[in-house]
Amino acid sequence: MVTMKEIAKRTGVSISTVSLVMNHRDAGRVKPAIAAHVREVAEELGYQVNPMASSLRTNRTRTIGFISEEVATTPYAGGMILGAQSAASQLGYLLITVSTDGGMDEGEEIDALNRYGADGFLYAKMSNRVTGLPDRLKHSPVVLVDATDADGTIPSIEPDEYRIGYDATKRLVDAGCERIAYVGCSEPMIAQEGRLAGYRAALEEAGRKIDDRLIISVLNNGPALEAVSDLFDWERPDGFFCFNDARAWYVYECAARRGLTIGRDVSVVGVDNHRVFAETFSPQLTTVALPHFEMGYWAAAKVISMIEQRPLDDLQWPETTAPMPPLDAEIPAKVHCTLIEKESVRKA
Amino acid sequence: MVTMKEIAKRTGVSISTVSLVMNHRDAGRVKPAIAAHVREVAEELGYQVNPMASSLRTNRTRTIGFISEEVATTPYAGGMILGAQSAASQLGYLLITVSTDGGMDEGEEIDALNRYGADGFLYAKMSNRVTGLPDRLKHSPVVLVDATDADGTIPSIEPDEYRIGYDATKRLVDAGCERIAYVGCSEPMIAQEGRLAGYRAALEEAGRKIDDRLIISVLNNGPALEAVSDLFDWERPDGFFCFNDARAWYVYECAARRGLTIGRDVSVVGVDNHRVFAETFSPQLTTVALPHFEMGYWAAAKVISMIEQRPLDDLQWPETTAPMPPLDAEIPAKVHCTLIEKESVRKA
DNA sequence: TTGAAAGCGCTAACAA
DNA sequence: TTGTTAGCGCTTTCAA
Repeated sequence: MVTMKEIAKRTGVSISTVSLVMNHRDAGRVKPAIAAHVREVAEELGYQVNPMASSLRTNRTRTIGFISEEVATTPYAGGMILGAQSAASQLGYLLITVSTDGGMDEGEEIDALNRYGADGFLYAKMSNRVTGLPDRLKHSPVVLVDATDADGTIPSIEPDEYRIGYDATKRLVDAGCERIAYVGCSEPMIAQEGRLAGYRAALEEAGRKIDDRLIISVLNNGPALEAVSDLFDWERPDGFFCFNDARAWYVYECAARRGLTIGRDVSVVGVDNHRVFAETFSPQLTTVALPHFEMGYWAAAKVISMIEQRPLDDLQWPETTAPMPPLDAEIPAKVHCTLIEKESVRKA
Repeated sequence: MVTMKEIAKRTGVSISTVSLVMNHRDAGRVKPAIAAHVREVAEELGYQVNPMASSLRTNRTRTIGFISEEVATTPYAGGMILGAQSAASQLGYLLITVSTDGGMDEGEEIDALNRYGADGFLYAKMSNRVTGLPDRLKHSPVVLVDATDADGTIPSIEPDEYRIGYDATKRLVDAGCERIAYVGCSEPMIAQEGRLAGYRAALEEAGRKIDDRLIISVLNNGPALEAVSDLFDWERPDGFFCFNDARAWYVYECAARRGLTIGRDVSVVGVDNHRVFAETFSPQLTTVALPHFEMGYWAAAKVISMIEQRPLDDLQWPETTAPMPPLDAEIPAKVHCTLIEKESVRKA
């Protein structure tokens, strides 16, 4: 392992000088020629900082913890993690993800993260749930991801559900659908309300009047199929906006039973909760992607800005990379998420 | 933060003594009464080791890196990560997961992990792919997960595909199906061969003769639906073993178009690659679960045993927990995975 | 059976 | 502009 000592010896300067240079704190404090030489030798030797050693002095590890309860059971988490890791990596941080589903103890996992000195945390609850913050997180910078803070004190990143509903419905309008149904979720969720509002808004904007018989809310089980079946037979919609792919499945099943082809006889837009559905159904199923990557990305950026106590757009993004990579080409829609800024408890 | 110094002061012994006690190296070296007192005070103060500090002396961080390329794009990864994290956590290690899909540079991510001093690595390639090992991993203990080593030198954990095919087919036999079809994957994969062999074995064991017209292999696209459709019409199978849920979808679609009900008119067993499908189709679709959790779990245990240079069953599992938690209750089947032991390169 | 002391790689105050 | 020095919390000889 190459150390600063090694570089100091090779360049004939002191370790402190090397430290200054390696931390880019050399402007006006180290002669440019020397700094250049140090950098050169460091490069040559393949020097890498030892973050454990510096953390001992600075109490900063440049790591952030990502706490999620559904890594294994939903595919939601993947995109978020990827986004968070992407931003963290660009900003020189390491993301440490712990999942607390499947018998893992959340408290213990957070303790572990604290032992390893995580500088801040991302706390994710899938599907924009209202949540409280575990006590052990109270003294660190935290950003909620896809979750709403019950106390109203923690910054959070949430999907713009209204916009999602609006976008999806607008596409059906633009596709020429006359009777557009909404197959929603009958569990109380923030997403349901917002998307329904977006659905209504898009229809009204298009000069349609809202027909409540076209709006149904179902669970993900047997009766759902019946409800969708009735919707088909009684209301004869020609466009469906589905809360998620599980709901889209019922529309598919009903269409298949009636000999109708999706994409020709009826149109379907679903929210792409589970990428696999979209892959399988494609290209008939049009999907609106949830901005998981973006949420993770900006949540990480935000928590780093809190750790470093500087504004979000003052972060040291690498010159080679734009702060936000373009959306994945396969994701057909741009939908939005919102950063909700709040007063946050500072790290002690 | 509570340090050993603090405990030493409170108990009136030296830091070295505290260190011995906290590391359970006090047997016969510290008077039992003193050791007990130290432990008591440590407990009282809520002492936690500072792994960064000890790593500075020991060159061990008690972290292992999990490198996966498909966290975001497949739900496979979640179970593995959970299993690996579970074992790591039980054995006092921290799992650091990095995903290399979505524009992340694998080399850079591995460098980051090395900077943070990962003691060993899990290298995952989904769907049991044959793979080489990145150079930067060559000097650390590594276990491949769901992957086969091209060079034949790295230990790996792989699913028992034969057993999966056998189990799935056996269920259809037991359910009374007479004409059991296999809807496989036409891409060359280790899984395909093994499952097909298991399918044949189960049928032969049941005294059936293999009818090759009941075996089809399809991609996940348009022509697949036609192929399955033809299978339905020409061969009239009453049972389907599907390579994965994407293939099962085609069977569902065909059944729906013919007014047939899965679970009544025809039986389907699919391999549960994407949990969401199983949820949606449930309870009609019977699934055989891939042992992702188990693979992750034992891979982590194995790499830790390599790091600590002791046999797998000599590891310090916590007294409160059995080494291997029971399979998740929702997973209906026990399928097996195999640990393939090989000579491995030791950490320098 | 215990403690003093050195040092892991790095940072930061202070002196020169 | 540079170097000296003192530690961060811990482990590990080596002496006592």
